[in-house]
Amino acid sequence: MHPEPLHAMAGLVRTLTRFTDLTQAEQRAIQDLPARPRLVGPGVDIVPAGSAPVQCCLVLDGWLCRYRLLSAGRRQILALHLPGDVPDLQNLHLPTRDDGLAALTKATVALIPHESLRALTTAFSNLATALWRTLLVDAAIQRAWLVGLGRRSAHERTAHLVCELYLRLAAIGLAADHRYRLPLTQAALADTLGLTSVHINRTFTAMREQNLLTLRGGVLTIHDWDALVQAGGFDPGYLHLPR
Amino acid sequence: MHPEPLHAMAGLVRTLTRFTDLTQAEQRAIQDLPARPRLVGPGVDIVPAGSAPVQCCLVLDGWLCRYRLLSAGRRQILALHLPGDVPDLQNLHLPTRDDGLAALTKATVALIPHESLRALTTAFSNLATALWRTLLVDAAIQRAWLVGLGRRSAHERTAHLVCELYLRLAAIGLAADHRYRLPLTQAALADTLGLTSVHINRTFTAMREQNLLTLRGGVLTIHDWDALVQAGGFDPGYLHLPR
DNA sequence: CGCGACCTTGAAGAACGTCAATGGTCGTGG
DNA sequence: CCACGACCATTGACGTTCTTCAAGGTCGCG
Repeated sequence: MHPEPLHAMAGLVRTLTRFTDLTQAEQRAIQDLPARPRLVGPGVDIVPAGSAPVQCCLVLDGWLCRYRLLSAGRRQILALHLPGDVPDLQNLHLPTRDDGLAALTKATVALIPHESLRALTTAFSNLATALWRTLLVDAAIQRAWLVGLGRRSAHERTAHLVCELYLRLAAIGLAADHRYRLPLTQAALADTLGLTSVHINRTFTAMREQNLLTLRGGVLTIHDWDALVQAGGFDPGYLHLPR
Repeated sequence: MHPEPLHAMAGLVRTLTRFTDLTQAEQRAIQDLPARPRLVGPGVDIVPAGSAPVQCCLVLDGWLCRYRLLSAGRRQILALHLPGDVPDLQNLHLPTRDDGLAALTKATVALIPHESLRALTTAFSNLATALWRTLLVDAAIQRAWLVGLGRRSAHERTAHLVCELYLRLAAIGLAADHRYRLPLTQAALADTLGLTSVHINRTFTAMREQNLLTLRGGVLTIHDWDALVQAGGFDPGYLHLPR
């Protein structure tokens, strides 16, 4: 596939250039970060809840999620993380985390020691700012989800998530032509949207019958983008994507 | 204890000392921030959604909330802000906001120009870090709410919020003896918890009958803290309060 | 006294969950 | 190549939670 002029940190560079232009020196400093790559299978816990990690996890490939477990086997997914994301960046500043980080698909991540990142941010305050902004965007997405869980119906919530994922994936070259790979089980989608997998299934079925979208074999196809945006009350501003 | 500086910025100093000890110079720098105080009535919009403010709002007194409006008159409250909080701190780093900021009670706020805050953070990197951490704690609270809206029943959610507010208010001297002023209408509580005011009412009634708590005349009294913690699945770690 | 804002309560219905059974797909091993 | 099992999607019947609608009731305040 790739002609591989792409070093492992290319995704991180792309993420950060969303917020500022990076100088050659800054890009090189990112490339030179010591990356301990790790391949994980679906379902693997990368950072267990309650731990105090000493390294940050950069997603190179695959889908990760942050989640919390409750009694009676309940799970809520707090965030979906795609290549280029640093899901546990906040642990650079607050030691312990209350949520877990797990792979939803086969995935590869790069583990970067906190000290290396700290050295990077003291050397390049521009990068420090850019990293903070990624945290703010994560928080903005979380707010959008909060609104959905609190005040939107299953139908609206699902439409909203499908729209969000399309734009986020398109921004990293993993979606185009109103179509993308959605490698999540309906159970994972349910834990994301605060529903049951049964109801997720019925909702997708209904949306297919309305000719909004199709989900088959892990591929999601949007048939009517405008109608979907409308159905989800979707306004992409919060993603802070270029354009 | 402290000789209690009762200047307007005392609340901000207290908030920040949760995360680091402040030197005399740092405290004085905070006191010297130009504060434009403003008295607002309940329901007043302080920062309308979609605007790009040039100053931050510090809560001196009263309750504020960040919220989003949806079609059909729906509202979701994203955060409750108490004295000492800086609800729109993130606008120091991301220009526009997608949510609104409003007073829920009569309240006084201090408006601090962004440039003054930026000067403060460049002069005292320690304060910059402390301010960032308040944002991370806000995000942690938001995650807890997300879990509640997604996966907890009305009963659990309500218990959880009552516990959270007790600890947050106690930390700023506004709660003690398992009792505090809760000056929110049931409609506001409903918009916080993703329910209807009718159901909020029934939930509180049920909890009173279980001898968990009483809400009367704007005063909430917790009769059985342990049982309430249990009912809400409440674990206070995410608040990052001392002790 | 009367009005507005809020709380309270009942009855009916919609949205979503639970339980359970069936079937599809894919990888693995015989 | 087929059989099997694991995992996931799908569907139906039924239950629960929460909402909606509507009607008082309470309280403070002009």
